[in-house]
Amino acid sequence: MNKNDLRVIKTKNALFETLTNLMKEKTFEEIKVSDICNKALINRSTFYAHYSDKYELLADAIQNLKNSLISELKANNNISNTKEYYLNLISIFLNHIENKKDIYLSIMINNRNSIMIDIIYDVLDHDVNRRLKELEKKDTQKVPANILAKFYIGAVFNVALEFLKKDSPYTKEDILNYLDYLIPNNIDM
Amino acid sequence: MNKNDLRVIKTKNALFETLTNLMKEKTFEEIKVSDICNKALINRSTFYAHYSDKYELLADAIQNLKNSLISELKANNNISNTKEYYLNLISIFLNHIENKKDIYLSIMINNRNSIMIDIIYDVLDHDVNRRLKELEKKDTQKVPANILAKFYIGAVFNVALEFLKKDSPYTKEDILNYLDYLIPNNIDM
DNA sequence: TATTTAAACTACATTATGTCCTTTATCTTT
DNA sequence: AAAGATAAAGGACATAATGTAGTTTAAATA
Repeated sequence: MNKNDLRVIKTKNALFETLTNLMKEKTFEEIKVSDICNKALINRSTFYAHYSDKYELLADAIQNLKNSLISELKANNNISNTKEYYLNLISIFLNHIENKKDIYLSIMINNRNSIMIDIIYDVLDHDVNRRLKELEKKDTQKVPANILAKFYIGAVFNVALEFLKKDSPYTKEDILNYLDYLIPNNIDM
Repeated sequence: MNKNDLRVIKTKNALFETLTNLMKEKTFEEIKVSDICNKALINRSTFYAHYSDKYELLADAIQNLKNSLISELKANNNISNTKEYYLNLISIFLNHIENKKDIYLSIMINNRNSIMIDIIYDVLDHDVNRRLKELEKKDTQKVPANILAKFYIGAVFNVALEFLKKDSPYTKEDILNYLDYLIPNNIDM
């Protein structure tokens, strides 16, 4: 199955889009393979030619989102100041979400944040650990570097999630201001 | 259906235990109602007399865990210092997990932390918000009180999760020491 | 335009679900 | 301890969804 074949691309896109649309209405578990196929105007046998079940489709869709976030994060590579790095990380993250609001909202609604957290958290966590390795951060006397990272990634991510909530009163700029205030300047100590 | 009837209690317990055992082997999605019933030696029609599907069973099991954590957290009610409150919160949380290690490990394995996060996060978040209301915390000039709470609950929870990881090198005391160091003393400012 | 290959169509076997009814066993109550 | 109540077991069935296979049709590639 040639993944560059236009027909393949079309069907996969149709499946992705239909899946995210259906997730606006119901839980992933309630969605049947036949539902997706009917709405996407794709034959069910074609579906099974690509994916062995709906979980594989979801995983593929999620991987796409992850990949695009990862590539956006590459812009954040050469920042030496840690606080600045975090603020930039979260700014990229918020932009990413804003641009794909439709998809992320579908995922959030009725899916209890879990998938959301899986998607994003993996990527952010991975990026922070990449940075840790690159800088060869030594552990402070008091706290190992990766624990320090866990602390701030958890904090920052959790605040950022407020932005995603339906009818959130906060703008992207609000969130960034709050974090600017909350993250200490001497975060590396 | 009388929930105090010994027969009811027995079957429900059997279902809970079997479900968590099966989750050591496979994803929740892969587990079929008939799998649970066979292993639990419960007739499938009996299952349906209690729950309309496996999701209801899982929800019930999760609610049990939440309830026990909630009741343990009541001990943390009358602490005025915020930092102390957080440290105590996480200490109770770590003990809770330690005592039910089997169940939580089953949940963690193959379920990508999601359920875990749903279970625990809800309860901790709820507790912090309860405290916020009780203290009638006023917003600081810079950051709303609930954002401040999000920041530290995310931080603290994420560090605590390290303790749950398989083969974690950290003891409960390590985690608490790290947090003691990372949480500022003047957290209310 | 010829060739390749993905998608559509059709049919089928299998599994899991959810419901219903009857019988049996167990718990509660007095 | 016995009677009555009710939960569990057992069996049967209709339905829905899955996953697979083979053939035909349509679309993309080279």
